[in-house]
Amino acid sequence: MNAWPKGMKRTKSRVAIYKVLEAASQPLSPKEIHARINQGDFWLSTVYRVLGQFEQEKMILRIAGMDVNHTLFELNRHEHKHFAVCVGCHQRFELDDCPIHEDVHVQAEGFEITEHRVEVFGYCAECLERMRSSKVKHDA
Amino acid sequence: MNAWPKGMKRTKSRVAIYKVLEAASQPLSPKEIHARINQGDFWLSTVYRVLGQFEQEKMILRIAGMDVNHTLFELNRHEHKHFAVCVGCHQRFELDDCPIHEDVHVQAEGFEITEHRVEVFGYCAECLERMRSSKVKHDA
DNA sequence: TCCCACTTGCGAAACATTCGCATCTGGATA
DNA sequence: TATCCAGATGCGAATGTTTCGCAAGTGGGA
Repeated sequence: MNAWPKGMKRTKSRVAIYKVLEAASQPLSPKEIHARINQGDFWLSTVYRVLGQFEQEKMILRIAGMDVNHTLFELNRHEHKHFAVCVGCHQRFELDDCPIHEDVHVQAEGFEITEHRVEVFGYCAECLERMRSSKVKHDA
Repeated sequence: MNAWPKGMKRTKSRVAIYKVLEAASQPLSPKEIHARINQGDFWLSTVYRVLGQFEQEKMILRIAGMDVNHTLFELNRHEHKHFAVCVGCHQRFELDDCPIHEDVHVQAEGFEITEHRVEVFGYCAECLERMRSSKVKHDA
């Protein structure tokens, strides 16, 4: 828990939420975060507020899953990474490297790029296998 | 209005919604679509239902804007295109070509890619100009 | 230790989206 | 063309997520 913005108080809820995000291997929804810290007793609205502040301070990243209208958050580990999301099981797998090269060209004179988002969707090996075997059963 | 899936009735609401999407130059939210067709009287829940069906039939595409948790829809013109979105004015500008090449490599044996999403964010020339001039005023 | 600006508890409110069911209607068929 | 019915819509309630308001509580600087 380095990189704590000066001026931000280390309150119980903030520290608890930060720890949950730090320990998570996959991005979490506000509800999941709330569930994971809630041996204590924090309010869901507080979780939202804290996540909002963390996001402003760029401590965390807000991402959209395949199904829009479920927001997820993850710690900003300050790495430039993109992911492949399995449509079957929602697991996320890192891409070896950023597929966007420097030569992106926008059809608008003077557009200044600050950021980009890349997401790849598909099926992981297990889900492919599961689909194949259930298909065999149905066909038989 | 070609490409109408056979088996899908041409009801008033469906036709109206389709026309709105066909005429739109930018993706629209369900509410905007509802507003644009509503010289007649369609129900917002109907708009959602119809959009869901259109999406299933792959007649339209559902996309996430810069602020996640605001869903937008646009007609599927069956072109492979990506966009740069201006963070200032939310206008969308087409990219010259898809920056994703064939060599995407996922760190998961056997992952099968079916789809990808690329979005670039930044500022268009007008917004940059606007920011510059207002900054000058403040600095003065 | 005191103090106060910033946080949180708590619940209500504001949204977006989905669901249920009675009624209606497009379009296949006679 | 008239009839019929599976599927579509009107309508509003329900659900789920996210934000807001305000009184009470608390971290951390003086």
